Amino acid sequence: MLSKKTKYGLKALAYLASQKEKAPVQISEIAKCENISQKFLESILLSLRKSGFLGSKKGKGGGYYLIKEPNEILMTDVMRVLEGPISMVPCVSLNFYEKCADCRDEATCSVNKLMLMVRDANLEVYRNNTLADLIIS
Amino acid sequence: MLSKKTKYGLKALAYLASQKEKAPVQISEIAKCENISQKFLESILLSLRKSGFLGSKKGKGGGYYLIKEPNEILMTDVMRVLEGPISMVPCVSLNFYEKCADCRDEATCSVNKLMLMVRDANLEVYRNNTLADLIIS
DNA sequence: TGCTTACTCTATTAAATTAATAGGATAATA
DNA sequence: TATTATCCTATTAATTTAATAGAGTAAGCA
Repeated sequence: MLSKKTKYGLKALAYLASQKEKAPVQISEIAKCENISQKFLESILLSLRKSGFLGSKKGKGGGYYLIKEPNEILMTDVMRVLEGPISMVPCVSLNFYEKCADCRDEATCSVNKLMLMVRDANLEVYRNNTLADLIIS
Repeated sequence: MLSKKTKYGLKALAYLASQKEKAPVQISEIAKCENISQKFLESILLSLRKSGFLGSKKGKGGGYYLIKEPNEILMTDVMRVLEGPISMVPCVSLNFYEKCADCRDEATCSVNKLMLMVRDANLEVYRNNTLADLIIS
């Protein structure tokens, strides 16, 4: 299941991407329009800023804004920041690899084999989509 | 992340599928060979039996065995029983559909659009693989 | 300068889910 | 009828996720 954090983060990014003006947008506006707990959204936007997707401005007229163009923002990068590893098990993860404690041999592990295929299928989707591709109206 | 339940369930199914004999295999044997808590595995195998993948026999010489041939067991079906919905959000689920409480309009929702693609990519993998395809040695 | 605004940061709590354990009941075999 | 191994319910422990609280900091403006 997709975490609320990721869901809210994606919605916020899409909201910012669909702005005509590039002026900063306040957290409160996004929270209201997308039905998100404002405090929770605060922490999500903060982590998106720290990972280089968003810029921010304090004080009156402040808020968050996209640093890059929507078509330059790959979903692989967004998902890794919001949701964590794209792989469903650490033993097939490109960026977060870890050996399974209980597993004898990856080469003959059926879970490993299946999850490798799943990982590649997901990567294919995330790599071929940018934030711009998700904006509809 | 893949739950331990699913991981253990898949390993147990693969273990049974790789048996030469079709004789019942005891829980304790599978638990030992695959490094799984026996009690936890008990409940997993029970649910696999109740969903029609396994048969069981009580008493001496008893245990679990596959009811169908490994190449007849689709991963879509296995995953839905062990892990639940294949979709990452209910609003794109084929078998467990639910409308998002917070979402105005699915047709213009960017999360919906992305997760629809992810669902299809995953389905493609699970539909094209049977238990037999996961057995390596 | 001082007031207002809006992001920043840390800490805590609540809720939900997952994982594991315990122990007795039931059925099959010899 | 003793033994073996699954069946079933209930409970607890551990982990993760979601939400909340409140004080701190920087920017803008009169």
